[in-house]
Amino acid sequence: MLTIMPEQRRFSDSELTNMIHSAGLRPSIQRIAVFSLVANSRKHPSADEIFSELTKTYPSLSRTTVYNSLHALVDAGLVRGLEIECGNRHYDLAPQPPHSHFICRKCGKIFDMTIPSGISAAASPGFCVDSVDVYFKGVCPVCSKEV
Amino acid sequence: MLTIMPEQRRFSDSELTNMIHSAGLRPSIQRIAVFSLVANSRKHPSADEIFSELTKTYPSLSRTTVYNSLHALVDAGLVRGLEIECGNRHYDLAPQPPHSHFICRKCGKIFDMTIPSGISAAASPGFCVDSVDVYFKGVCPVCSKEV
DNA sequence: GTATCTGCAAATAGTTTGCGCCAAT
DNA sequence: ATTGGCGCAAACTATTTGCAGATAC
Repeated sequence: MLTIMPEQRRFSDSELTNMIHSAGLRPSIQRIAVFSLVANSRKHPSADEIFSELTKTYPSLSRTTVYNSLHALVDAGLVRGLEIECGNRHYDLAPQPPHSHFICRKCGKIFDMTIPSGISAAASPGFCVDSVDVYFKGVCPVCSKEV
Repeated sequence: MLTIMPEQRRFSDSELTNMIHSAGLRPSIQRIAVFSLVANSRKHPSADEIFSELTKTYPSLSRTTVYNSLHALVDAGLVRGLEIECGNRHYDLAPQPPHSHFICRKCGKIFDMTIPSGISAAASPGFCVDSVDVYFKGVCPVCSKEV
């Protein structure tokens, strides 16, 4: 049965800084800000949403830096890209218990959902499985209620 | 256990024509060619691959027409887009038994795989599920053998 | 002091749109 | 005759690259 995932805990800036540092990256203001938004907003933001949100606080932040930071964080294994909506890539905190994603086709919101049992990177003949992504599409509870 | 799907049968041009016609679309040469490539090539081609392949046979074919045809076929429910690789959308025949997809991170080839048991659009509290996409990533048998 | 990071400007890739012409019903 | 489809050119969006100055260690 597919259910919504329990809310994960928030990460303090010093925790995020440590994680970035442990990954061998310099914990710049910009990277911490990008990582914090991805890890704590629960919004699975796109690069553009991250840029829009962070320029409120850091008006000099550039799009290039958002992309640079995201790439660095993805390469470091701290963030991962969701390919649930081509042409509008969303990002999620990587070190998390396995879960699937549900995107509402009305409001576009993405929800963390439990991962259905039975899915595993289980041995397959000759195939070496690195990752599994499960994407559900439909209408969320809020949009279902609306006429 | 994740295994490769048995090869599906090929569709003749007249079958494809009928499917396009039944969907309320005009079965133009271009649409039949695009649909045929998606339905029969088993390659899950991208728009660009379709364009490159078909201009060999139809040198006057335009990119716009490939996009137009794909959109028409998708809207008609005959073709569906795979979002397995953002920025490079691939297309697959839609009227097919449920299956998942495996993309090889070395050669980029996409394989049709069985769908792991346990995945279903099963009732969820308030969520109305329209579709489920399961994407595996890893290394395919051919690339595994290579040094 | 040196390697790394930021951010501007310009380039690129994939896709979409506007529109005139052609083809099918 | 009218509707729908094709394809050129141009626009658009998301992302990447080259590079110079700034920053952290």
